[in-house]
Amino acid sequence: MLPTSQIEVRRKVPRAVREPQMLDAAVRVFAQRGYHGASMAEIAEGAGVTKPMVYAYFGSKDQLYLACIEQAGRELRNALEVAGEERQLERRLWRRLLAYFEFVGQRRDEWRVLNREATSTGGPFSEQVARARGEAIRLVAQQLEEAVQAGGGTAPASELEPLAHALVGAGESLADWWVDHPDEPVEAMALRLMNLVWLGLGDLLEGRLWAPA
Amino acid sequence: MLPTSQIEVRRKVPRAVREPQMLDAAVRVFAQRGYHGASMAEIAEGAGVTKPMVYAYFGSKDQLYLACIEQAGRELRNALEVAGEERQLERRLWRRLLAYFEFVGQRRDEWRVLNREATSTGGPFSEQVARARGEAIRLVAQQLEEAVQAGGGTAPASELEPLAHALVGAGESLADWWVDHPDEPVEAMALRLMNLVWLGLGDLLEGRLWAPA
Amino acid sequence: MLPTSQIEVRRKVPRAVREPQMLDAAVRVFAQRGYHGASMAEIAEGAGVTKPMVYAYFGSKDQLYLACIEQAGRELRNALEVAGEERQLERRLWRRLLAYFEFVGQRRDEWRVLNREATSTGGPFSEQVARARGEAIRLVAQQLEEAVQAGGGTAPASELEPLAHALVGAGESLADWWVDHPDEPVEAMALRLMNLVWLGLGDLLEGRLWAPA
Amino acid sequence: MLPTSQIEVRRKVPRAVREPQMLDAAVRVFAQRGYHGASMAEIAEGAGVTKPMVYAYFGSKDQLYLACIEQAGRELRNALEVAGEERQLERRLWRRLLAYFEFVGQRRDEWRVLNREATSTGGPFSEQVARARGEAIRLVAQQLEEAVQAGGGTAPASELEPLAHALVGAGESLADWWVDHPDEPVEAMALRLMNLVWLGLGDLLEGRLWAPA
DNA sequence: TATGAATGAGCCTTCATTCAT
DNA sequence: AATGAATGAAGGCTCATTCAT
Repeated sequence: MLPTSQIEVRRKVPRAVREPQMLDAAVRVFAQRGYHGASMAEIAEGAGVTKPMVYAYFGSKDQLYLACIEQAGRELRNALEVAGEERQLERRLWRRLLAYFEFVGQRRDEWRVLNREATSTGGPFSEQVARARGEAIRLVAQQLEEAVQAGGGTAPASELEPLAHALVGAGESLADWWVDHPDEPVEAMALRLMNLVWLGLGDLLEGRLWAPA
Repeated sequence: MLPTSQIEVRRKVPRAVREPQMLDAAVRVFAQRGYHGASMAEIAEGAGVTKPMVYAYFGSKDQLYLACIEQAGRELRNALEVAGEERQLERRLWRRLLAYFEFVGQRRDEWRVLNREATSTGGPFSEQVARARGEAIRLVAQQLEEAVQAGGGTAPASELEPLAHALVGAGESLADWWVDHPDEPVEAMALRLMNLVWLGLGDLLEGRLWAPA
Repeated sequence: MLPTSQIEVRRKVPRAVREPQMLDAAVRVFAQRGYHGASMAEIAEGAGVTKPMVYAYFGSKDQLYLACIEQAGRELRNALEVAGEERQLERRLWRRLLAYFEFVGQRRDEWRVLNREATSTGGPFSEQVARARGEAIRLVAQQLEEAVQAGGGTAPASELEPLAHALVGAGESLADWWVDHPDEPVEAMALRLMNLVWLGLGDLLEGRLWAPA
Repeated sequence: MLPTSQIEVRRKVPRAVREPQMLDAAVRVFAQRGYHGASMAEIAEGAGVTKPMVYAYFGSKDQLYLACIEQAGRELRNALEVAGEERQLERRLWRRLLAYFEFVGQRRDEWRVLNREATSTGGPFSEQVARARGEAIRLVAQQLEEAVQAGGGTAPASELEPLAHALVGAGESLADWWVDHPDEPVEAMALRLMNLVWLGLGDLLEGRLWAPA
């Protein structure tokens, strides 16, 4: 057994180092067990400390959970923003889908914390989670509106919001499927969603509607 | 002692009556609070009985939760099966979407239990929830396959599964949106999804694919 | 070792029996350790049960403490009321002092809970304790007022309140001394206070005042 | 780096300065929250230092509490001693009462620490508190004995101790009342107690006793 | 069939106290 | 002289679960 000095549990680590460690552990545990199922003890252990340290740095379970959500949201937002610099509409959408799946693929835990228990189990923070999700959806809706205007589409504006919901849901669900098919490359995932969105959107935005006979 | 039979909480109620009462209460509470947040005490109270009765009938919290999921799944399946009797493909899809949104609209609690904490919180039952969800998705995939064959489509079969995932996710997300817009009629909801599915699918199934430049 | 069946810990005792047992234990522990020093575990153990039972019956530590104070206050009030039926003023005062010391002597713990931490350590209930103490003092003040009127005294009414405070304080302190001198009979204690009160009062009520030279 | 010496919290402050600061903070917190309710963290913060400093200077919470009691006792003793230089008995008593109320009025916190939780919460220091209180009472008893001897009184010596207890209790309770009536001047407070003591004592010391019919 | 009484285990939180710098 | 980092131990409270009636 070689000494695995890198993993070794260090003592008296400065806050700037410990705090992220704790956040990471928290994200991991919250993602796996959900808010109620997660225990502060497990989180602390996962960070290599005892509970009082977690409380010293984050105050309470609620605040820790909030910190997780906020971090996850911030990171997703960053990823999408970078992808949003693309000028052309079609390419921008493609870049964003790529960024989204990259985020989901690399930070699976963060993404879980962000989406798990979203509207449910009403804690004092489900509000916060819902807001983060809402932001994403609004971003999509706005993107759709630009597409409509650019393409001279005839789709009524009021329809963009539910459409955005549907697309986001499709993306999340695809991401879930990805978890069980880890060999799929990012591009394949983004491509799938892009196809559904772009081709399907094509008809809609041009005013072609389906109607029951 | 005058008989006050109307108000009085009935005792010695036969099993066939008590069990559904409990299941209803359980669905309600699980839907509102999530698995971990729900307490057996609240469920018992909601059913007008004491905790030992709940245990006598369902054995444990896990088993009770399972019973809820199973019932919800069964009911959704029934609704969809009835809708599946339609012969023509396009109409069958439309009927099924209608049935789905009718189920969601009328039994919101059941639907919540079915979708909440779906893949997460890895308990001994997330497996069961996943299975119920998997069935729905497989149904959709199968439907898609029929569509491909009927239309002489060129879409590869391996793509149908992820596509089904995306569509189911879109449906769930739309249903979520519906919760905040309760005035929307069922048909409008089903129509939205049908448009996305059918028109979007049109291109896909005919082999038209989008590809990055 | 003879079996001490009477002390034996009984199981499944009805609430009407358990609740007072718990209250007794609580009074004992609160009296000995003070509110903050008392632990629910020790109280539960003292009552021969586990903590959840205490919570089932009293809800929280605060409420349990309140229940103790209320019971103690009620019992002291009862004792004093019975003693207040005496017609003649002087005898009534004497009877009340006797009753007071009897209460203190027999229910030392209750009395401690009532007087300990009275104005201090401000919990959400120090208010309640203060009120109980305030009642006693007001009773004394009222008694004094009757004495003034009956005796045609000239003492200003505004002085009665602080005087009552002083007398109550004297009584409590004497009761404290009694704890270390348990052989003293009740009458001797009451007599001591009576002497201070009645003789000292004599001059005051007749308008004889001391003044610095 | 511009010097901001006035606002900046000073470091490397000599022991002679830091220790009283800590003691003051401790007295304040103990007075407000009681022994158990006070936290070392709050005390440290109140003194503008960190907890390890408090431990370095006082060793433990118990010892710190003791130090507070001792300081308070010392200060009260000093005040009373100065007042005891008066030759004539009556005037000496008057001066002492004045000094007592001056102490209570000016150092309310110290006085609280001295009287709060006095005999209760049986920690390792209630002993110490009791001793401080005992000293005060003995002082009063001794004063009473001198009065008896000077006046040729007939009161038995064994009665002086409980009497002293009663008087001290009356004083404390009056002081409590004062807290809620802060506009009262010191002299008025001392006068009230002096009246009760001196006039009431008059009869007692001259052998006039009340007895139940 | 139905329940009041009871508990073991666990969770969130806090606190007095110490170590390494 | 002083501190940020860290912890063992305990306390209040809740919950799933069972027993005796």
